[in-house]
Amino acid sequence: MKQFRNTAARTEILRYICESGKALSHPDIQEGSGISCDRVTIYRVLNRLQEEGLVHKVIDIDGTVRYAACHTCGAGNAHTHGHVHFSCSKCHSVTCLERVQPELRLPRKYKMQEVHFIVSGICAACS
Amino acid sequence: MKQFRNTAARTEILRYICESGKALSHPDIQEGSGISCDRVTIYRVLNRLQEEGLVHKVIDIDGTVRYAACHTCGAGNAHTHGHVHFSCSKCHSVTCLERVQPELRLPRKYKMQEVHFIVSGICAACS
DNA sequence: TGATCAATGCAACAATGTTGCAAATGTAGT
DNA sequence: ACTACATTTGCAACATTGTTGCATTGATCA
Repeated sequence: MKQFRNTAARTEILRYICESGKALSHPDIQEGSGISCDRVTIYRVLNRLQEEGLVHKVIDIDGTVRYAACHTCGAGNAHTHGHVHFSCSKCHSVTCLERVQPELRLPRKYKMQEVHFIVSGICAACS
Repeated sequence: MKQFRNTAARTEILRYICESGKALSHPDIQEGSGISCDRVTIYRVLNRLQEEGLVHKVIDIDGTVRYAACHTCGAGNAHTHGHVHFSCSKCHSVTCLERVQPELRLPRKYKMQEVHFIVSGICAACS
């Protein structure tokens, strides 16, 4: 078992994601947060944060990869992010709707493992 | 209004997507279909087919872009693909579940425009 | 404080997608 | 069938996103 270290890059990136309250893309983090480290380091830190269960990956409706802070799941957890993500077509922010639980019935013989639900529209702040 | 032409590349790509019955990625099309044309041409043909309403874009759970044939919507249509897509973790195929309509209630002040639902699991053919 | 192993920076590479431009080709009109 | 012309194609170049190897730096623990 590899153990993670608490480095400056890790601290800053995690803080930035948590404080934003949104799902951030790689460029968001690179340009928005004050940190100055290599592009590659950001990728590696994000992967580690995801392994640790502090952050989860969100794929936006256009395929953009984003990362959001985890509130409902810990490191040991199975990382089931059954909640809905909301992509605002006005301010282009992606947020987690932790409480919304979609209902769904699959046809016979289909076995469901994970769900990835993204709704686009106008968010509360923009409407 | 630009009008589209019926070229060899267009015909072959559309045929291949329709016959497969699945959502195909760019490499799937380039390598799988017998056609030999430039990589760029495939991108452009796919964009045109999408504008025409014959094909729609599906983002897989890992962010891979795929294209599937449209059955429910025509060119003039608003292209609302409210149906669910199913990504099989065994055979890695992505299919449209046209009939499955998820139910969902958003919090106050959120306005829904489009939904992008992908379920991963084991498909009917694999189980 | 020193040993050890994770983390970083750098360079190189791969995959995916876009753009400009000249040449080729499909389509409509005669 | 021929012509004119806009659409499509191929090619080259470029942008973005993500990964890998390797030497160096730095965090953690005894």
